[in-house]
Amino acid sequence: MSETRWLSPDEQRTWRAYLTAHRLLLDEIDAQLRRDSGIPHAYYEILVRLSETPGRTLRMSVLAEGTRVSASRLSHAITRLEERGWVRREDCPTDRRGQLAVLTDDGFAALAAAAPGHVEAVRRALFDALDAEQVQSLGTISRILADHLDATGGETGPPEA
Amino acid sequence: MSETRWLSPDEQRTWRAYLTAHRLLLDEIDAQLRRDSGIPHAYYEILVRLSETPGRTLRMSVLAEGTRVSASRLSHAITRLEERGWVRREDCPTDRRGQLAVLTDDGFAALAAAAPGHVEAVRRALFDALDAEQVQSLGTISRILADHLDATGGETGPPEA
DNA sequence: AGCAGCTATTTGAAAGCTCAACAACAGGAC
DNA sequence: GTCCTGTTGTTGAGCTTTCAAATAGCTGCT
Repeated sequence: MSETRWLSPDEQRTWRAYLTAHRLLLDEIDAQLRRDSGIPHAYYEILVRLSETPGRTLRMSVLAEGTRVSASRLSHAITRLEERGWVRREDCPTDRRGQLAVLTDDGFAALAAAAPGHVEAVRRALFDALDAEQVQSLGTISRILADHLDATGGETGPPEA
Repeated sequence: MSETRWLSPDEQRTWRAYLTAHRLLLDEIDAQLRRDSGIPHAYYEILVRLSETPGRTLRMSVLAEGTRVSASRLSHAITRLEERGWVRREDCPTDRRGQLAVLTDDGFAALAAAAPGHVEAVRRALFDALDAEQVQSLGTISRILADHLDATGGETGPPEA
């Protein structure tokens, strides 16, 4: 066990500001979607992915990876979306273990109805507050972090020797 | 109802990268805390706030505002933390509606035990991936967003006329 | 004093998420 | 074929979050 690399006061301020900003931002987005369309943001993202795929169909595993959601969480989510008639499950023709999630017409319509309000909320909450350079920075930093975390995610670090 | 201000392709990429990065980051932090210390990150933040307050005591409403958490959620959380013996409730002496949340010695010890692993996780997941300038940018942007969302949070925008 | 209208906090139910365990299948070695 | 190992997806239990409703106490007005 090595010495803890504590955060400097500056790093700590940054980390806390980050947590605060993100909580406020995502709470706002999620609340708007639930309030106006009855969809949690996590479900909205699933619907979006499906809607953008040719055939509006994706395998569970692909959908899970794309949305960065655990298999379990996705399975539960798809079950709820099926109950609303927005998604339907089909057997995968090439792999009998597989399941396909298919966006229904009702699901597509629900998404289309929710989109304008959601986009407006994102714009107001995020983009309206930042200038072009800051938006650029945020994009760069987000991409670096996403790559970094995709690569190192769940790893324990190099062995001691 | 005015025209939807859709996101440009660039804005959309930024928004999605941001969502991905944020999800990966917080999932990593939350999973580490649960795994190694049995505490969800939300509870960790509550304990930290209390530990930094003189007397290790805060009123529910103040604690809720500081952690940007709803009153209901905080109340449930404090109930769980009480069950573990990490926090205790006391009556507020100046306002009979009020309740104080007090961090116990056990709670402080649990926090002290969890901190090194948590800080290390934050450093590895976030700060190790960014250079000094990017950290600086992230801090600035986060502060702007937090202020913006604190100010505009929940507002509907200017009236039509 | 009495009352109306806030503010502070809690509660219960419904919904989501996480984790661990499980069932079913694929792919390759033998 | 048979066995072993890894993959895919689901399930149930327990815990957390959300939302709406309820309780209780404060504050200013008459």
